[in-house]
This record gives sequence, structure tokens and C-alpha cells, in this order.
Amino acid sequence: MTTPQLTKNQSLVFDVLEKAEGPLSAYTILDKLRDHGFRAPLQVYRALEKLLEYGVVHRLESINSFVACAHPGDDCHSHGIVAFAICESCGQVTEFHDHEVDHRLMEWVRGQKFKPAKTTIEIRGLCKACAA
Amino acid sequence: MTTPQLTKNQSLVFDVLEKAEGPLSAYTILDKLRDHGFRAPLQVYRALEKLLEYGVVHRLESINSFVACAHPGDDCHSHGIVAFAICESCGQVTEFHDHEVDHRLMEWVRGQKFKPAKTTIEIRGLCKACAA
DNA sequence: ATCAATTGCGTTATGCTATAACGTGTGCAA
DNA sequence: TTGCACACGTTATAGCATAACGCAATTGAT
Repeated sequence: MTTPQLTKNQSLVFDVLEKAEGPLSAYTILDKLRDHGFRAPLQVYRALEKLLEYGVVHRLESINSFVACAHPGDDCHSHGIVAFAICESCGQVTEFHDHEVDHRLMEWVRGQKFKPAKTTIEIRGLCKACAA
Repeated sequence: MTTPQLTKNQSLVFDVLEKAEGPLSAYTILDKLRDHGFRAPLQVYRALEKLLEYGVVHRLESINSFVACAHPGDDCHSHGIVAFAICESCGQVTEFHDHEVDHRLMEWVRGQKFKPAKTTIEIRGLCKACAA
């Protein structure tokens, strides 16, 4: 899937996420966009919904937050399962992919005849800098 | 870690989860325990906090719900990373472990000098029965 | 025995996360 | 030009989680 032209709201939300150091909650995004006319959570959630669909933003389930995809330009859907390491101290998020992990998980679901739609892999802990 | 004797509230919450067909939200648990004197969310959350700590209950981050561990008797902390397949149609949850997946993820974190605390793997989709 | 520390518990209040439901405007294709 | 799809704005509400206070029971060191 190729990413269509973003609408005004989608662009605003995406820009905020791209410029952010780490993941942001929907309400944090809302606050950052009040100056641009945002007034309600739905404006953010609706934009996020599309950005997630386009694969340019990821949702971090374990911390109810969102990050811009680490692969500028391409569509993350093509990278297989995306995994995240989330530092609980500084909030930094690192995105990575491991084909062997994908493979093992997909083997398992195949054996179960389970039909996967969305897979979440999130490792919370301390990043190198914070663990030191 | 061995599981200590559960308190009254912890037992009530655990029993509800064990008897449930699938994962339950904290508020659903609360409703099921109103007859037993539960009145406030905190009574549930406090019990869950301990049950999670003892490893007899798991939290499903992607659906804000909780399930009893699938390994009656033992401590899930000893099984390495736990993965879940969650059916979005019927709500059924299957818990599994894959040492190779653990291994790959732990290799990755080691390479990054990231210190993992808690890892989440959740596959949402359709179970065999619902996909048919 | 007694005091201090810990732990569980109950209650009220509050904060954070997410969506329902309704209506408006715009662009485009039949 | 009418009908549809989509983005958008607004208000209200639902759902998830914790802060802060106080009390009671337990434990364990002195």
C-alpha cells in the first residue's frame, strides 16, 4: 500500500510525532496542537487511525502511546512484524525487526490455524544509557 | 518465586479469572464481585497487581484485560517470555511459549545493552473456529 | 509485652484513554 | 444534480487506572 496525500489534520499529527523525541499519548498530541486549532480528542484519534492504517505511525499498546515509524519513506507494513524496545526511564523507543522471530510466530499460528491480523512485540526495560 | 497464600480479595479475583472463558477487564471483574462486597475498582486493581507479581495472572496489554495463567500450579515467570494469541471474534486466548523467539529477542537486547524488564507478545486475529 | 513497620483493605475523588452520535461541508462520479 | 464517500467539528459519554486518605491486622525486633 502506498501512502496517500495526508490531510491537514493528519499532517499536523504526523509532524508532531516525527519531531517528538519519543512516543506521545493522544492527549499529549492534542495539547501540542491546540495552537493549530485542535480542540477535541477525536481530531487526534481520527488522524491517528489513518496514519496507523498507512503504516507511517505505530501504536505502543503497553504504554498507550504513538510513535512515527522509524523508516522514513517506506511503508512499515512491508517489514513484517515490528518490535519495540521501550525505555521506562527516558522513554526512548527503538524499533526493530527480526525475521526469525516473525517466522517462529507465524509457524506457530499456522500450526493452530490461527489467522493473525496484528502482532504486538514490546520489550520494556532500561536502555543502555539509563541502565548504566 | 513461590506463590504465597492469597488473601481474600486476591482469591476472589483469581477465582473469577480462572472460571472465565476468556480475558476480563478490571471493571468486568468488579461487576462479578459486587455480590461479594466489592465496591471500587481499586479493590480489583490491587488484587491484580499482586496476582501479576506472583505470575498467576497475565495482563493483555492490547485489550486492557487479564487472564489466569494457563499453567495451573506453576509460576509463569519460569517459562520465559509468554506469548498470546487473542481471537478478536470470540475472545478466546491461547498462551504459548517459544524458546527460539525468546532467544532471538534476548540476543537483540543484549546487542543493544538494553535491560529488559517485561516483554509483551500478543497476536490478535481469528482463531481456527472463527476464521472458518 | 510493646512499639514500629508492613501489608491489606475500604472509600472518595480524580485523571487518563477512547469512542458514540450527530451534524456540516466538500469533491466527485453516475 | 443527486447521491455517495470522506474529512472534519462538537458534545457527550464510556471505559480504564490511580492518588490520597484513613483504618485494621500482622509481624517481628527490642
